[in-house]
Amino acid sequence: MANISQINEKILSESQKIMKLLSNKTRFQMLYLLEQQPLSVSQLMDLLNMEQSAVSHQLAELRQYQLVSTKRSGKGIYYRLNDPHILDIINETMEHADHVLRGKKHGE
Amino acid sequence: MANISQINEKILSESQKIMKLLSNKTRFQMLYLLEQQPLSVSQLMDLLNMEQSAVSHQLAELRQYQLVSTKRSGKGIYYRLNDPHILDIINETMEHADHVLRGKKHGE
DNA sequence: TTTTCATATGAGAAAAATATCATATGTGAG
DNA sequence: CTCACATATGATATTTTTCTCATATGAAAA
Repeated sequence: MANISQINEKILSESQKIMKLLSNKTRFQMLYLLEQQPLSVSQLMDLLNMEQSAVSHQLAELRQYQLVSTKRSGKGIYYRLNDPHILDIINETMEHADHVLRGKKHGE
Repeated sequence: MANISQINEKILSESQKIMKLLSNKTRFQMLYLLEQQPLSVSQLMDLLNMEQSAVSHQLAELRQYQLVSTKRSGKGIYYRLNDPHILDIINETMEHADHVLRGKKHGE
């Protein structure tokens, strides 16, 4: 019988961290936007229509897990993706979502 | 400038649902285990070392989003994966996790 | 049938994640 | 140096998720 201990605990918990990070709408969108170009905190505020503090807190999470990195330029601090691998997961998920939605259109 | 509205809202929110489901350790493990074989609630209780009610509640989530389906056999109710696509996301995530962990070993 | 076993479910408690508010920090402009 | 602006951060408040407890349901065994 399969046992949970067969799953490498470390891999499992690392996977969890990633999933947790991606499970928040704001963070997911941030990564999606940063895929296209680096953005400052205030740009993200505008794009996401959120308060500065909330944006900074979420960016702090992404930074903590090294999914993004920062660089000051002029007055602002610009965030960029640090981990292109994550995009594979995001894109795969969005593709999946797309399939599900299409599937449901012809009556599921 | 990129705008969040460029992201198809439906796809985004469907993606969120998936990520939310996968972000919970119990549910993630359940899917991982069910990948290998159908399991009854009590088997899952044992494997995950959790209470019956908690297990059932989490299974209900997975059922609601049609990630698993059920079939009675004898006394027990067996759960099986209903959406093999999800596995791609799980596997991709675990691969990623594995890479990250390996990467960190030689000092990141 | 009645009983028993496995599972489901609703309501509320407990825990975790997120947002808000107030304030600190750091950099460039003047 | 002082000010103003952009961002970070700590301490709660709020919201969301998850668990627990009690009880319901439904099939199978007796």
